[in-house]
Order: sequence, then structure tokens, then C-alpha cells
Amino acid sequence: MREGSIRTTSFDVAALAGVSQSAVSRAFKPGSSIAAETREKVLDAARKLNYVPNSIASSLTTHRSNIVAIILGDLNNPFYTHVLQTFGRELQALNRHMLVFTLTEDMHTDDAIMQLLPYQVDGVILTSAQLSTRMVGMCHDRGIPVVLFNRYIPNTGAFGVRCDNPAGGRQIAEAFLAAGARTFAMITGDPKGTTSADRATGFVDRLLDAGIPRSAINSYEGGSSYEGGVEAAKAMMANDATPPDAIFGINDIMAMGAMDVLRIEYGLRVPEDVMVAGFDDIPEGARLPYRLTTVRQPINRMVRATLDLLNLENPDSSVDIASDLPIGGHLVWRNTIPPAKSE
Amino acid sequence: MREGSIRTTSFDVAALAGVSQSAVSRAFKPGSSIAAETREKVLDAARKLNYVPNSIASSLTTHRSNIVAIILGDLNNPFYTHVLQTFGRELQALNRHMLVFTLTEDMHTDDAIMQLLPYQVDGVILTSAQLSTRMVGMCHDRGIPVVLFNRYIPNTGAFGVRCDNPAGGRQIAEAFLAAGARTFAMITGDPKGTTSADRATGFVDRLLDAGIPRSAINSYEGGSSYEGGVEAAKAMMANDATPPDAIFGINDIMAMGAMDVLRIEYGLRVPEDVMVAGFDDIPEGARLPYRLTTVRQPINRMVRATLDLLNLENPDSSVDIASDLPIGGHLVWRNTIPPAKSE
DNA sequence: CTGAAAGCGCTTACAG
DNA sequence: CTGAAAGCGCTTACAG
Repeated sequence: MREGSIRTTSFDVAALAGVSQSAVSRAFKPGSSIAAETREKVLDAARKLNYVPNSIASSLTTHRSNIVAIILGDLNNPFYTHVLQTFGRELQALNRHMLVFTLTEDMHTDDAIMQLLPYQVDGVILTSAQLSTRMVGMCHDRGIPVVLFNRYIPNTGAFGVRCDNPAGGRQIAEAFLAAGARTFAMITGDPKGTTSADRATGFVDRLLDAGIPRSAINSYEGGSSYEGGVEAAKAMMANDATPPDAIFGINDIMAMGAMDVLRIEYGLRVPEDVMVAGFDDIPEGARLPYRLTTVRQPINRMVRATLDLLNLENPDSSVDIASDLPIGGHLVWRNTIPPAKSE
Repeated sequence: MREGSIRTTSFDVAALAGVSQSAVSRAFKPGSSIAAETREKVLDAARKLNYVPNSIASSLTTHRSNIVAIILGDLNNPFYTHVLQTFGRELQALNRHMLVFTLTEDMHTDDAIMQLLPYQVDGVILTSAQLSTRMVGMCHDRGIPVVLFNRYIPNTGAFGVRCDNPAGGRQIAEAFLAAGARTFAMITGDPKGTTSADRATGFVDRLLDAGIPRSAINSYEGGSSYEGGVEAAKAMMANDATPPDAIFGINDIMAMGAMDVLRIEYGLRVPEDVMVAGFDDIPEGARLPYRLTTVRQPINRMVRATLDLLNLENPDSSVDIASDLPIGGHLVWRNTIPPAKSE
């Protein structure tokens, strides 16, 4: 049985401090016109009463909640755990808070948006695909900016922050070619998203440019998870007993899954028997058993670009469109591609 | 430049539907006394206007936000990613939302609580330690239940949901003993929390009971992370060139870090040269390279117990204290401890 | 700089 | 079942 807690309001504080309720409100708002002395009196009284302003009430008048919604599609990929952590830190610094939605089988992006609309959030960050134009409209009508993270959806009118995925794919292709690879496999991620497709396109285009025949490039779906990477590698080996020279995991976690099966179940050595590369540069891929060569996604810059586009501080001003441009990633050389062959 | 979005309120819907504003409010509240026909009219009008009730406004009157705060101490341990995912799913089912705080260097639990107090959350879930009694008081005064997850703090008056950690530690000790181990190392986690200490205590007690001398049990701090596990294993090897018979990682992620160094840098085989066990049963520990023997934390049951103690549905009723009892975990046999020796 | 008062968008007794 | 009205706890012109 919880006792009926008596709520302390700004009126109680005003009474104790001997000022008006307006003064209490002003005391808690930085930059408002109030005498330093009055503010002190109020703050003292508030301290004595353990008073904390009710942001629900203030949101109602200001139409700002200081809450940003973040919709997470896939926590099975540690990349997004790092993303969440980074957003948490940066939002913290801006004095904003995160309302987090983790998508499940029966809840899609649109449902999540419908659920967050009532909360009058100041913005929404989307790390999952499949957003409908209608939902972008719902947000837009309410003045809620939405920005996609690590993806974009053409013609939705929502910003899409991402790194230069095609360029990254090309860099991996070049590294493989330089190391002498001539046959290839790709393990692809979410077929509905732009990210996997863009990386694959860059990769394949560069290979074709180098004169590699299309028939020397196979592709397997890995569903963006470790387990998917495992299954894709098995499918690949079932398909053809001799592995390709090089495997491009469209993200690190799938590359890691593939490496594990290839080494443990098929006794293959990386990179001696088969080269591997990933994409993202998650810390997990840098660990001892993997030392994965990959393309680093500039998470910090991507997060900051996202926040810029959300334009939290000054919602009525226009936004710097340049933040919507792809950000360059760069190749991180580790041990899963041998150094270039000088022939 | 975002256009000044015109807010649609219940009054607009009422006007269109030709009913009172109260009727609109009732139409959206399940179980309220309203004619089915009236509700339909309202819902139709709402649909036409893309109206969604403003929960900020309703929270102000009802004093319920339907938001639960969850404070995450350590996303470097994947266990907590899984915990977050589980809470997300269960809270979803209860139509509640999560305000997530990720703790950083310069933000501690108490700061996070101070930040969430203004939001009138319906409850707070804490997966980090170091909560002050004063903060529990602040929450209590406001009628906000707080429950600790995977830890407890004696005498704070906050519930602490956890699995039976001492029993888990004992089970690991028994498995090691049965497999013939006679010298031991522990890699411990957060020294300020109860969880690591409880597991260690159960482990050591069981060993001592079996006549193992205290001098045969060494302990290394691993800071609850993969990297910490790596460092602890290195420290162990530096300390004594011959490894112990068995290593107990107080959690899986540290055990995984230790396994990786031991095998890759020291060429040791697991379990032939050194046995290893963890605690938590994170999916990552079940992967091919590890196949880690561990104690499963019953996350689903722990999450449900937490939600029970939060008592979201009926905040004025009393809570089932039994949910505060430790929940049994069980040993998951995999490949890092050989089967019992029959001598 | 300060206070009285209207208003933010709902919910919920109250009366009918 | 329905509507008019007070109230939730703030913010912010407005007047002084």
C-alpha cells in the first residue's frame, strides 16, 4: 500500500519563499527575467521541499517535451547497441531524454510511430527501415522532425544520415583485388533497406570494373545477424565445396559469424584459405579471434549529423541540409585480408 | 523552416463529430461510459482529422505517464542489451514506454534519477548500482516505485530482483570439482555490486567445503567487460606461468575474454588445459568458438518479477513481496567443463 | 523585476 | 449515456 504522496507544486514553493508562483517558474528557467536574490530564495525553498518542476505540465504549455524517440530495429547487431549508447551520451549533453522503442515481430516502425505520437516528442530517430510516407506525414503535420539513421528512404521527405556505403563497398573490393582474390561471395543484410544494397552495389561495381565476371560473385542472405552469417557461410559451402577467395560480410557481425563456421566447422584459415571483410567496425570485430578488416562507420559524426537535422535547439529555424550528405567511412586494415600482392 | 503546425485537439474532433469534448475523451478511454454509436462517430471524426490524444495533457490530470524509466549501467555487457530488449517487449505488451538512461563516466545513478523525476514516470528500473537512500526517498515521496534488476542494496527499501547468485556460484564450483579441478581462479565483476560478490561467495564456500585450501583460489578483477576478462587472464598468467585447473568468469562476457586470450595468446586448450565457466548464459557465449558452460539467468522471469513489483496496473494496491525473492538459475552444460570424472 | 490571470489539452466528478 | 465546468501544474504575455 503506497501512501497517497502529496504533490509539491510551484505554489507550495512560492508560499514558502514568499513570492508569486510566476517567480518560482522563472527561478527554474535559465535566462528569465528575475532578480538573483529572488531566484536564491526560491531555490532555497524548493530545496527544503524537495521540489522538482513537473515537466509534464511545462510540456503542455511549451509544446516541447525534451524527449526524443529512438526506434531500434535490431539490437541483435551490436552496432546498434553502440549507436544507442552514443545517442544516449550526446542527448544527455543536450539535456534531452530518449524514449526507446525496440521493434519486435509484431510491431513495425509505423506502429511505433503511432505509439509515440501522443507523447509530443521533439523528434524521432529511426534505425529501422520500412517507414511509410503516411507516417512521415503524421510527424510532419505535428512539426516532429524524423531522421533515419544508417539508411534512407527515397522520396519520403525524411532525412537519412548514413556513411558513404557504395564507396565503402568499393574499398573492400579493391583491398580484395589487391590481395589477389578472383572469386567472391557477399553476405547481405536486410534486403528491404538501402544500406546493404548500397554496399553490395559499390562492391560489385568495382569488381566488374576490374574485369571480374559476374559469375565469380555469389551472394547469400545473412539477415544482418551473427546467426545469419553462420547460415550464409554454410549455404555457401553447401553450394560449392571450395570456398571463394574472398567473402564480404555486409556488416561485421555477419562476417564474424561466417568466420567462425568457416574456421571451426570447415577447418579453413583466414586469410590464408579465404579472405574476409566486414563493414561497421564494431569493437567486437577487433577482438583477438577476429581482427577483422572492415570499413569504419563514423558513428560519432553520424550521430551528430542526426542531431543537427533534428534541430532540437531551435526548431523553427531551418536546418543545415549538408548534414544529410553521406559521410565518408574509411578502411581499417587488420588481419583478415593479407597485404597487397606485388606481382 | 517548419510550418507552424496547427494542433488538432479533442475540441476539433468534438466539433466535427457533433458531440461534446467530454465525449471525445470518453471515446478514447476503454471502459468509459459512452454509447457505442457515439464512440464510432468520434473515432470517425478523429480518423479524418488524424487526431491522436495528447498524453502529456492526460498525464497531467491522471498523474500517470505510462512511462517507465530504465537506467542502464553497462551496455558493454551484452547481457544488458538482452535485458533491454526483454523489457522493451514486455512493457510494450503492457502499453507502457521506456525512457532509457545510459550511464556514463560523469553521470551516476542519482543524477539519472534527478533527471527523470520531473517526468512523473510510473516507475524506475535500475540495472546499475550505487543508488543512494536519499534518491530512493525522493522516488518514494512521489509514489514512484523503484526496483533494482540483477542486484539489490540492503536497507534501501527498494526491491531487488535477482537470480540466486550464491547457488549459481556453488553449482559452478561443483561442476569444476566433479571434473577433477583442484586449483581455481575467479574473474570478478563490479566490486561495488552485490551480484559479483554473491556469485564469488557461493563459489568459494563450496570449494572450501570440499576441502580446497583458500590458497588454491585466486581472484582477479575483470570489470564486467570483455576487455576486463582479457586483462584479468593476462594478469593471471603473469602471476603464475601455469594456469589453474579451472577459471570462473563471474559473467559470460569476461569468461569469453579470458578464453580468447588463453587460447590465442597462450596456446591453451579449453577445457583440456584449463576449464572455464561463466554466468548469465548470454547467447554470445553459446556461439561456436565458446560453447561456454554457464549458469542461466532466467531473464524472462526476472523481467516479469520486476514488472510485478512495479505494480503498474494498480499502483494503489499492495505488491506481491514474493517477487522480491531470488529466482533459481540453472547450470547449462556445454563444452568448457568436461563431464564428471568417475574415479 | 514582479504578480495576476489566461491558457496548454486533457479527465472526471457532478448534474441531468 | 451526455455535457458543462473545474482542475491538473506549469508558462508567458500583460500591466505595473
